[in-house]
Amino acid sequence: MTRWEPAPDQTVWEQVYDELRTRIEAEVYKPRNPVPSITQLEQEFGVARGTVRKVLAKLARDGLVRPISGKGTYVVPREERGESVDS
Amino acid sequence: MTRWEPAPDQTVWEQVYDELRTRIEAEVYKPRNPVPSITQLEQEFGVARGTVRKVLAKLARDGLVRPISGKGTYVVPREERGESVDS
DNA sequence: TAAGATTTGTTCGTATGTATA
DNA sequence: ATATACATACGAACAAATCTT
Repeated sequence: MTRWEPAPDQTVWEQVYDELRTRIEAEVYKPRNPVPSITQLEQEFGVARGTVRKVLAKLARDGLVRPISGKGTYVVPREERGESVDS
Repeated sequence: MTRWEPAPDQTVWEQVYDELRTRIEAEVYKPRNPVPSITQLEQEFGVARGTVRKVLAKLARDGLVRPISGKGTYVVPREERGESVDS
């Protein structure tokens, strides 16, 4: 996730998105449990808050997670996922 | 942005940090006593909670204060300060 | 025992500024 | 000009520890 590496064919936020999506689908982050906080994800991936939020916003639009203000961002169980809008 | 604006020399949190550090070193806030609460510092300086916390976190890393959950943030006496890491 | 107040700790939500490609 | 990405800074709510009533 370092910016000084040779031109990646994916942006930083896309790479983080793919990784989190993979973890959710593999249930590394389990249904009804929170994913790590924005601050923790910032530190783990070494990216800025805005970048993490962009990723979480897309995961939320995809119906994979649901953010709850002041509490955390929770993994939505498969059964409860609406039709993905695939934006 | 149509015009160029000069960047401030110091950020808000740096200014508050300098002021609190000065007060501790001048013993306006005395050793083993608590500094004002986060809420009081917010109001005095007119800044947000997150900004105050950023300042207190750095003062703690510097070994000047020690936060105690549910109680307050206490000034560490000089004799008890470890070597400052000077981050 | 219970309830409330105060305080530190943590989290999401939002906006702005700066720099770069 | 637009999108990406960083840092700063605001607000709001939730949570847990401590103390008092």
